[in-house]
Amino acid sequence: MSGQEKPSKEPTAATVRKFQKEIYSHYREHGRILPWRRTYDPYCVLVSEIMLQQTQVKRVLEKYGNFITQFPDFASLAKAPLQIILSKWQGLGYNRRAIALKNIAQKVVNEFNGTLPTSVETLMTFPGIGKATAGAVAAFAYHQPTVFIETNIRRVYIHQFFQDKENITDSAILPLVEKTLDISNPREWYYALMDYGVMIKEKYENPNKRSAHYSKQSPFEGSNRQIRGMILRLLIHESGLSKSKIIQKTHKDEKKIETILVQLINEGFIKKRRGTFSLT
DNA sequence: AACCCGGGGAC
DNA sequence: GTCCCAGGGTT
Repeated sequence: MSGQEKPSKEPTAATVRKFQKEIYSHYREHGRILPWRRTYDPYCVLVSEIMLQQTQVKRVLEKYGNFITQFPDFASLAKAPLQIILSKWQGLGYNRRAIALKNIAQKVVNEFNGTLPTSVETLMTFPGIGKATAGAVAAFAYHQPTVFIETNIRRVYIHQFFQDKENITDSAILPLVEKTLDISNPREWYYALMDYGVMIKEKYENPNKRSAHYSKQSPFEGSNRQIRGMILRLLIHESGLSKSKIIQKTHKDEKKIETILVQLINEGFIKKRRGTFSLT
């Protein structure tokens, strides 16, 4: 049976030390230098983490600096018009994240006196911040020895501790993340771990295919979210477009456009006024 | 658990 | 064409 979800071997203390040593060794040789690793500013760390959700480092690199320059802190982001924020977000995808980020900024300013909370539990009460992002922000900005999993970390542990296993759940991985965590320097440790995960991706068949949570996403071409992207792009560049204008510019089915416009209104992207649509 | 959300680079 | 990226939210 290969539905087993326990590690091949319970790691001994010696195994843990050896594992840590290898991760750090790789990090010293091949660690990535990234702009958001040069700062402890909770705002900058948060922006980077939200941008990095399901988005490759290389693409975030193209947007991060410009975004931080435009909106250097919570206060400036909180009061910025969505149209401006989305225009800076263009190309990153998952545009909801831009709204979430603005809402986070407003909540920090209005309810937390302008300071991002430090605890994982409180961070998770913010829109767009789940376990992974909360754990990462707490570790990177506040040096907290948090325990969390994201795709690079998952890959490392499956590769190292679940050889020949399948259907590996995150709940089976989590205790190993906790046991192997370098509590003296969680920030560097997680940087190193993630960089090691990148190496494994390049060198081996993706171990995450053996994760119980692995799934392929639906095709983008011809999808709803492709049309959403088109509509938002139109409205970023020109506000006050009628439905018929949007249909004409996208060449898409009227029914689909209608459905998506309703979705976008409900999600807080756009509003309808006198028959035309604009960003909120 | 299954599905939705963007866009693009690497292959 | 396929895969998948420092995930989160809703149903």
